[in-house]
Amino acid sequence: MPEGHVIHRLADELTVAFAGRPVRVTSPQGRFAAAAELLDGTTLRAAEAYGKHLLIDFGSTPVSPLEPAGPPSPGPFVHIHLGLIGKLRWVRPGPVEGADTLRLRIETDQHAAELRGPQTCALIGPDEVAGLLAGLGPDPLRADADPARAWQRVHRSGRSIASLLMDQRVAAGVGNIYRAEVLYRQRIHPDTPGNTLSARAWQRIWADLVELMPLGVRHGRIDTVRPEHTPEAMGREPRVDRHGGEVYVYRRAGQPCLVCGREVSVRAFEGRNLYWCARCQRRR
DNA sequence: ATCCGATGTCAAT
DNA sequence: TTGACCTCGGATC
Repeated sequence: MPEGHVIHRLADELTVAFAGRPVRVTSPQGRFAAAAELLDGTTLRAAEAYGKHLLIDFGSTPVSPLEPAGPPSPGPFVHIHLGLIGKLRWVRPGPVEGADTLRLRIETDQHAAELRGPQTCALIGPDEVAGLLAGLGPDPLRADADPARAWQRVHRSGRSIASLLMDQRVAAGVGNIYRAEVLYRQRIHPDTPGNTLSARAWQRIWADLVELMPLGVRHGRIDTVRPEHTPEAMGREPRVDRHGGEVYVYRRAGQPCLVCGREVSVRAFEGRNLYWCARCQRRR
């Protein structure tokens, strides 16, 4: 489920539903029970996303209306990383179903959010938060992101841009879909080594992520096709798989490229499927 | 009924 | 590079 856009969307939703309110916190499955008990009944301050990491702030320091940025909260924080299969879903408040897999439930009388299958769900303090953030590259979904920090790593690395884009120390929040789609849209071959990429090419990649990822947050799905290649514009069937969005190459192996007609390529790369169009994305 | 893969990451080999 | 982890929906028998 999760590239950065999903996490940012969830952070926004959690903040809207719960910020400033006392919440019930439980771990029906039991694997987060001790922490849940500690937090149960306390007030949720806010939720924030950094790349694919979700931090739910249970700090009791009120947010100053005069200084929204304010001093850093001392927490505690619930640190959630969904991993490949984790899900955080909204359900109707009421009796719990599927308790055996329900790691964490946060609810009021109005709203209930359920976390299942996360890679990480842990109670952490400010030092751990600082350490976590220090290990992340700039996040295209955050206003304070500095793409030059990413470029610094990219242009000094002999690793391929496909590998670098998936490295959360380089850029936080990009996953397998955005990687494939941004490289396709910028017509960059995935095997291009970082140290042969032009600064301009990196700027185009970054600018495209900054354009695409907020759309993903807003729509709750990843759409990357330009207006002239949409199903309506081309008279083709819209995509129906559960990943949702309209894309150029991700999971389209063997199907014709929407621009040139060549069969979209796929190969296993660093344990994931890498998709690209061998005609539109020239090696150079 | 069972299998497989998935928008991810880490440790072990 | 592979395996482990955690869950679930779609495909396949």
